[in-house]
Amino acid sequence: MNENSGLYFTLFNEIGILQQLGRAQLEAQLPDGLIAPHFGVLNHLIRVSDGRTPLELARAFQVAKTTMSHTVAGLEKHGCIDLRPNPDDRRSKQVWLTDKGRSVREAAIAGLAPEMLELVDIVPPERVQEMVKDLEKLRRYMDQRRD
Amino acid sequence: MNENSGLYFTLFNEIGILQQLGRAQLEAQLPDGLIAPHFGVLNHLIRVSDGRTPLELARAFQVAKTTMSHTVAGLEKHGCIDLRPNPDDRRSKQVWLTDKGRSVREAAIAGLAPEMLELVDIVPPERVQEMVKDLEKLRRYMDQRRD
DNA sequence: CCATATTGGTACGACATCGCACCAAATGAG
DNA sequence: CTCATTTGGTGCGATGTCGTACCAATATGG
Repeated sequence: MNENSGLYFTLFNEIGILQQLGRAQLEAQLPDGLIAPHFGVLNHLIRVSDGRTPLELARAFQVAKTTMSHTVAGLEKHGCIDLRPNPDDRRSKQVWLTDKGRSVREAAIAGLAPEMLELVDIVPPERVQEMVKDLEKLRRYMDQRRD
Repeated sequence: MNENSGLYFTLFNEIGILQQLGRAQLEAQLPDGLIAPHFGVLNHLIRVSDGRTPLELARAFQVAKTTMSHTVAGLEKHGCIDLRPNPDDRRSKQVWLTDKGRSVREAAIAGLAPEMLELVDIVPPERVQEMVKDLEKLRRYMDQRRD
């Protein structure tokens, strides 16, 4: 194996492990019945803005639309979102955050913050800043290569 | 939210997306019926050494032992491993690679290498080297915190 | 306009992952 | 040694994810 490609393999291996560890910590902060993808949607609705359609969400997270349908149904069942008809397209729906949805997200973030701050002593923020920049580059390239 | 913890959130968000993109690319290189966890086990058996028990594998990947049981069964069904009784413990089994298992792993790695090498132009190996070091630090810390 | 293609969403079946209950073998406290 | 506890593995039911098929609404090409 080319030693360079090996390096990038190692990178993805670490990424996989860290993703699993991060997910476990996140889910420890979520109410019973909600898992990482639910949080991901709540977070996305805050970062982008709510009123997104299920299909937009499916694309944003790169999951099958049936999967997003299921995830959104779970959020609705837990009172974290409202599903309303899309006034612009009668096939479609819109996903709106409820107060409970906002507070579930807030609580998870608040619960996680102490553990995140411990990491400052392991890898300093300047380094993380650089890493995030490079990871974003990789992500954008791979994302675009998908099409 | 503390601006530092926000940075680490962003890091884990990128990690999650990249993990998904990497997994999709890996699975595109695997024979029908085999998925990322199967490859992970094959790879682990090479990197560490075969003859590991299912429970050791479950711990290494931090999945439930029932999950590893299922994954190992799939690998056996596809002729990638042999399951033999553990001579040291009659409750237990050992997982041994077959020639097919080795070649499936080789083929996946070879098939992925070109795509990995494209990434050299996006983020150079020196940077990846540093990233891997930092990610390993984070992983080790979070791993140890679990206990 | 109308016929066709495309798009947003759901129903359903296949498989992955997990927790729980259980069993057999190994360990250990007395 | 004996019996309770721990450990390695499996069976089963619940839930998550996905692909396929399908339906209704919308877009499009004549």
